[in-house]
Amino acid sequence: MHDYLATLNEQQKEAVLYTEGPLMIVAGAGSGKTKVLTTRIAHLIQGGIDSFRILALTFTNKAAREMKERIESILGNSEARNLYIGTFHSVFARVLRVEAERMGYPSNFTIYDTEDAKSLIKSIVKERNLDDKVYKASYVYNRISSAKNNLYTYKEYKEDHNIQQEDARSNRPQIGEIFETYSKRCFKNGAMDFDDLLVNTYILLTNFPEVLSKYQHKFQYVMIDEYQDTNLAQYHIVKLLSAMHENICVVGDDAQSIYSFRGASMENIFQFQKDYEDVKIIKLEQNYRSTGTILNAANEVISKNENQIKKELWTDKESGEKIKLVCSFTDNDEGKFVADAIMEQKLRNHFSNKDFVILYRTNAQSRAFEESLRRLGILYRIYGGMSFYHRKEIKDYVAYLRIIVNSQDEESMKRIINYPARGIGQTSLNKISLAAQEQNKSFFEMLSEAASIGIKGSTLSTIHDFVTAVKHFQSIAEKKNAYEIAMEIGKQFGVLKDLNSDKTIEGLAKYENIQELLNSIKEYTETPDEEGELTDKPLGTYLQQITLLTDADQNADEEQDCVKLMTVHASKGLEFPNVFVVGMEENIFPSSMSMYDRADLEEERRLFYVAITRARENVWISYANNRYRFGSLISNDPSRFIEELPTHLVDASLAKKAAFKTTTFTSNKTKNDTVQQKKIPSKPASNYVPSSDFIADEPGKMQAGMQVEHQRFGIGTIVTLEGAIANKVATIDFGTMGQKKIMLNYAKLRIMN
DNA sequence: TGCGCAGGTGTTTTT
DNA sequence: CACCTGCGCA
Repeated sequence: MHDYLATLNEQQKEAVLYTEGPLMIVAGAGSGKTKVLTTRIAHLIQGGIDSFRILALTFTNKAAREMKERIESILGNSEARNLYIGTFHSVFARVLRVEAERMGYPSNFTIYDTEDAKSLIKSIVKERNLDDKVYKASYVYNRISSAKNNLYTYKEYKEDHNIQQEDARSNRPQIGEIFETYSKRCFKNGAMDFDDLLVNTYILLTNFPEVLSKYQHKFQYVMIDEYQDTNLAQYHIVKLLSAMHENICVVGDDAQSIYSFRGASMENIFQFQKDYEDVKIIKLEQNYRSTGTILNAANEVISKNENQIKKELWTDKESGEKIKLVCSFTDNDEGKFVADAIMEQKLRNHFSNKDFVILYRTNAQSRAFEESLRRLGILYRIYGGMSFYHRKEIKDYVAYLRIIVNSQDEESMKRIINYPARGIGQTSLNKISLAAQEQNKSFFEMLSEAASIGIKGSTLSTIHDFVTAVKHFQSIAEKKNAYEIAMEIGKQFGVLKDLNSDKTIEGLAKYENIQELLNSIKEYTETPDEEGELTDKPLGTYLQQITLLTDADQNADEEQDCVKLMTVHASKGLEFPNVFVVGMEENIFPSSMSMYDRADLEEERRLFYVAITRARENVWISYANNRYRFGSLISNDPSRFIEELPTHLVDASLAKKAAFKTTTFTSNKTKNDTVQQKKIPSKPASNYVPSSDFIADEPGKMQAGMQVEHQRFGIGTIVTLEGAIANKVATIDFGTMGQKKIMLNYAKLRIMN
């Protein structure tokens, strides 16, 4: 083992060596906090601390995995595998699996993701005959979620005067009632949502002193990364767990607090200093990541915030290139610019694809960049958005696995009882669901007694067959391994057959996804457990794991040489040589939702700060004058944050040049319209603006058999044309992209010769 | 009961 | 533009 202290600076070293008592590390962006954390843990283990007694909580699964690997490489042995390290959610899901039965939950409880939770809320709103436009599932969910993050039970929620007034004012006085039903229903289903994992951990630790004592003893050292993004529930859990040894070390940066919408509160940082009299505070202020220019620009931006801990981030790196400000005419032009710039940088400065990241405020902004990168043949990968395990076909399959593991789970039961279609309709389901509630039985129990509530004929026998099959799998669930069971379920219930019969491109993709799911289960069953033994692993653990996985956690093709696209949120903790921060416009960044409140706006500014500080060498800040939104063109002013960058650090030549850039127009009606040269107008001159090198042909000219080019799908052949002249739909075969139905009136297609 | 179509509606950010 | 929902028809 090498001398792990040698590469640390004074403050870093101090933080590593200060192991006893409460410690807060205020770590600026790029100041080596992961290095400090991993070295600190390695140092503890090296000093004889039992690795089983160290708890480290991170913000993402990926961060946890990487930390584990780094600790292993410092130590040169496999001690790190014994650490309790992971996200709050995954670590406490693991704890709850052991302890949940004390609270009346099955140890195989199901974890509901946001989609599951919203669908349950939806059905409760429906049952109560409330207007689902007023009681929108997402609104109600957010309301319940933030209550839980602040440790409100439904009872407290209903009794809280302020909350009741808020709900009354928003004309949604029933939210408390929905909250109550929702909580009871989750409990009855043997299910916890994301927030419950924290809330129930808190309840467990406060209501069961013997449990608290057990984990307090166990965790001799507690470390928390990204402390600025913890919420009240997490704060209390951590405080309880570390109360005995008080060897608690938190690492955070108030300037990077960007999750308040999820209940996170920077207050926790200030509170930490009040909670412990003997708290030690170490600031890491040397930045090892970015050039002087980037760092100075970032410092300047964040200094506009009122609410912050003062610190002075510095670097001894050279100043480097100026920040490049880019203005494009439309969002498509912006995409094209970025792709071109990447191409140019690759050729000129020998960068490869993986040296670039495109950061945007919202997931929906990725499209223009996908198109332009694809057109130049640049490999890219989008992080975020829909994770693999959230795809519909995967969730359906997973729902089968869930009910085998936990038959109380009504949501999952409803999801698949008639998939593939077997003739159990909505009417019967409503009947059963209602009866189950009245008789206080689980949905599954009620299914077994369907005859007693007047269900008969073929529906009854289908239900009977279904119940028998489920019971069969439950009975063998203990004996066979997870992969075999999953495989057989697919066969037995006709899921595999159903997917296999769909020969469309989408259908094939779905089938492949299911194969991938099955492979992942197989891999899971074949991976040795923590003691290195190859035991038959329970399906329940697998299911809990995958629900807590996000897209960013998938690292299968991590090493592929791709340009990365992601939201600024998703980029936290990462670094890249070249960063494009795009869509820097009012209403987008800052978001229109966050412009009218100082605290919200400051969070947007911190977000911008996070974006800039991801970069090692180059930053481009880009905005477009016009962009498509809901299918029509809108125009935004450049973001106010651009003005906050010091002008001497910004190269604005690309923004000025764009003002005289030639843009190609084609009119909607007549082809071969004269190409106009224009200065950038502040409002769109035309409703139809294709990217400049692409001239669409008239819809009327399209004929079957023609080769056409589509800006997103590439080159394809028109298979059929259907519909009236005003509303023609073409089926076009784009080869590897599959067959697409395209509305000619909307799509821009160019005829190839 | 199941599928197809027309129309309405929607964009923060995520464990 | 893309998705989802609700409604109408077989």
